[in-house]
Amino acid sequence: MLHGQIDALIKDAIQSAFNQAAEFTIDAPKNPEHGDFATNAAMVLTKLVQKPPRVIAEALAEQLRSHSQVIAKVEVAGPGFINITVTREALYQTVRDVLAAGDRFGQQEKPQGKKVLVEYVSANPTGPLHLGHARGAFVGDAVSRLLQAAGFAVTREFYTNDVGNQVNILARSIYLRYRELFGENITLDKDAYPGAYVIDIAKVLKEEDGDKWLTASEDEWRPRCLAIGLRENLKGIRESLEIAGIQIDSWFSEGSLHEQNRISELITSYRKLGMLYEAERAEGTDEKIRREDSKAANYAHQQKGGTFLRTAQFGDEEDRILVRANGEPVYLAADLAYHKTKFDRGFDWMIDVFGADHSGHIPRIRAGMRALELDDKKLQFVCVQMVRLIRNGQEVKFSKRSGQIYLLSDLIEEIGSDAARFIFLMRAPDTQFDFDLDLAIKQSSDNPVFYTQYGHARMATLLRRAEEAGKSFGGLARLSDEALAKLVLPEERNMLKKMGLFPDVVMRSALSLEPHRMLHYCQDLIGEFHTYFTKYRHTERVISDDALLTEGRLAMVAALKQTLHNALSLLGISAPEYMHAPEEKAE
RNA sequence: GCGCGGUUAGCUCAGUUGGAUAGAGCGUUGGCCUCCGGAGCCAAAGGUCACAGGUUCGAAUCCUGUACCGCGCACCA
Repeated sequence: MLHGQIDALIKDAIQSAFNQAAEFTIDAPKNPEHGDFATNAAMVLTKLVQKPPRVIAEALAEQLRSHSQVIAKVEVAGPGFINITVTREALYQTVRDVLAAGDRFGQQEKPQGKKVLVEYVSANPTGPLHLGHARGAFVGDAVSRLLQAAGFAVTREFYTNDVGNQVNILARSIYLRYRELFGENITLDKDAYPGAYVIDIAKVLKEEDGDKWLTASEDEWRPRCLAIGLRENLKGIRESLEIAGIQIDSWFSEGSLHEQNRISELITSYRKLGMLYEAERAEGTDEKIRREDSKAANYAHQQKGGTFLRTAQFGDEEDRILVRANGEPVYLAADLAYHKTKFDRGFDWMIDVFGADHSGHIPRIRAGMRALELDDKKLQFVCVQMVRLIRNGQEVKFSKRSGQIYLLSDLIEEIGSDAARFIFLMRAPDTQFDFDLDLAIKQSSDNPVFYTQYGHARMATLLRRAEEAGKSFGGLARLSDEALAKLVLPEERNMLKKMGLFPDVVMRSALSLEPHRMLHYCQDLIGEFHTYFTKYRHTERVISDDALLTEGRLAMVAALKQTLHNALSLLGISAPEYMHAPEEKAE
């Protein structure tokens, strides 16, 4: 691709002029006077070469000028920028490249040869997915898709906390609701799950088992309530993910770690490495850390000592307990055992998508892995920040306590999965933002989702119109150089150039784990097209009596449409061929 | 008190990893349909990039400190 070619040429130039290698950037400048591509290579080299940047730039420019089939003009400007203008032929080649690659345009053709695990959602199976899970779910899904396109072998995993306190509380909540269904007056425990879905699960239990648990002891009913609770909740979670278009390849059960003794194995490993000690409390904790206003103080009375892991040696604030005094491992022990399996399973890169409220876990997990002498640089965490939901210009508040939750499935039903995805992915993961429901529903230009999809539909219509007029685009095989040579407008040049940047955008979005870059690219590309389309609607129409010109422009439109389609589908957003006009508002 | 994230136009957010004159959408004001989709486009107004230092050819971007906002700081998961 063009960007890659330029990159290679600059590398060669640096090599042959100075016998060096350097990290430089290639920009597509917004100012057209600065050419199609600009590089800071000369400025980066000043320290290595010990010469003024402009001198270096001139030397590199001289090298670059020899590649006249790709590069038309090279200029040195400002403090030492090298501005490169490419030949029209090179730009025309990207049209052919796009059409030849089709749906695979933008994807890395050669595999990276690396296995990546992306873990996301990992919601407790104690209830349905709600808005709090949505952002992480969409980001995790999009990051996975991007990494796949970048040539990685990706596994998408959901870790299920199917043992422990929370699910026991769920079991108990179900049982209480079950008794209620038989006419009993119940009082929910204060930590019980109040949601209506618990009643639904209780109904299923009643349907399947009748009244057989009414007289049973807790030891008897609990396993059954737990099992049916997990089954029903996981079923609901799967359904929600499916309607949201979020894929999961692998469901990893915390319970399986216990069954396979992974946790006791882990503890043995730590013990052999001398990383454990028995104590009443973590060594070295002082009162400064355990302040009155720290949350820890509120639970001090529950701390009874046990086996500690020396995480403080590896960057954690303090050592963490792994096994309680009664021999029961804590959640962290299972989580560390889980993360160890990621290394055991041979992944080269492991990504956890966390909500901001779990960011506190990161140092512990890293420390736990380093204590096992594993390379924690292979672990990477994407923290998605909180989202405020806005309706009618007001923040919508939720509270689990009162059962006031907004479900992921409700969101999809209300605004559709394309809009939900687009809006969640539009923002950088690590910034908070306001999610405006009214805007998302609006089928108008204020809504970036529709703006972008509309652009795609508009291109599709153009190709349909051409077909109706008997001037349909004949495809790559029949595309002639003469037709492409007709693309001479500055806007056309710009769009061709942007299109050529797409594979680079995919790589950048993937490697930086920032899907929003892709959507900004989409909006940018589509904006160019809308401008072009409107500006020339009277003078330079795509479909005209000039057969060659029409062929060239249709080829460009087909390539643009393909690029936009690929960009959107890489994020799981649909690219419609046709969109219905909104109904006129009756006034 | 400590840790993580944030602070850029009236609002919501970008800013290509340190580059050229800081951008987009919405909102405001004013324009553009004999037309391949006006669901669009063009133009104008709007900025002390939170504040103060520092690093260098060059800082919204990097380092330090301060202020404010969010999240977290449990032997819950």
